[in-house]
Amino acid sequence: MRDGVDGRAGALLAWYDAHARDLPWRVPPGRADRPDPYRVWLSEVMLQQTTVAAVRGYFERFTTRWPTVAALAAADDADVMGEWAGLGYYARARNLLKCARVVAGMGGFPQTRAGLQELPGIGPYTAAAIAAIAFDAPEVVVDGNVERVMARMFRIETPLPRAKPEIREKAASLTPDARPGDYAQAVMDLGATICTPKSPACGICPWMDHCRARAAGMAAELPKKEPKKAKPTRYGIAYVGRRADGAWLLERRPERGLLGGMLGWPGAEWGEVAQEAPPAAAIWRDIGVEARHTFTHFHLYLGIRTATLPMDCVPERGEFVSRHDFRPSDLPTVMRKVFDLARDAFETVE
DNA sequence: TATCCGTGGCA
DNA sequence: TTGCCAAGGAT
Repeated sequence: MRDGVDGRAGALLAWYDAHARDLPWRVPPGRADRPDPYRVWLSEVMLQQTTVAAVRGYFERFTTRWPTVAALAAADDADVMGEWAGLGYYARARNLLKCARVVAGMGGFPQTRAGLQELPGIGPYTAAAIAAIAFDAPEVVVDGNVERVMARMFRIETPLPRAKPEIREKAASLTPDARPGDYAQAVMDLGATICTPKSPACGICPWMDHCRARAAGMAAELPKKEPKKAKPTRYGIAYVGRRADGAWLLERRPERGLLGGMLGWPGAEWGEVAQEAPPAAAIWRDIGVEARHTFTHFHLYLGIRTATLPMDCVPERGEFVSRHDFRPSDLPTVMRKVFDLARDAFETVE
């Protein structure tokens, strides 16, 4: 690491002092106090592959309901999963709880990158980011923003992910020893507001005079990426059962795999063809419309069956959740889509 | 190393 | 409508 004597780190920090985004987990630049490690950790996990706009509301709700890592550690699993519903990548929520319980047992967060990276859900990026932002450690923080900015600054035309080692070297060469937390956040703010993936605003960039891609007129073309695979389509059927007293028949999904640990409507595994698998003996009605949803690596068409179940119903799969306890917002998005369509069908019948 | 794992916004 | 993209981690 260097100290930024060439002026680039200093120029970026000066820009950050004037233009830092106001974010609820952040301490504004220039202040001596450090941010709460709990809030830094929570925000960093939520922000993994997720936009600031999507995270804001979740962060506010989590920190209101669980203001400390000890409070979160004591929470019920189902409450945390429900509060995370809709944010995606649900392994993050499961690891969040595991991590909170380890940290609460330790009496606080480790203050080094190596110590942080031992914890569930904290990888190389997040460990470096927490160490730098919360504990002022001089770590090299490399995320998607940094990769994009470095690829442009140094005109790296090797496609990602092959370019990662070279990008890391360049990132390390620019990282200053002073104010590492502010510097890390400054590069991310630069990537989020100026050095954006499409149509970068090079004309107002604090690094415009240092950027080789801009000099070549190709900033928007970098970084290059390997072509992506086409998404296949899968099919399935979801069973939305409502008991006579208004309770809903739901199923907790397995801990591992897609939507792991989340609530969902019973049904057979999704595949190349939809398979009928009613979770209880009843007259199931095809509502005639499908829920469409696209996951990271496949499209899904989900047929929907509804039934009114008797009070003495003993389902083969799933459990009844009372009308009072059921919150549609506890469902992952695809299951929420199914519910919205099924509810319309129930109301149409009645 | 490659694959799996969500979602919503936007061009 | 379709594809792309966002502060990655686990296996």
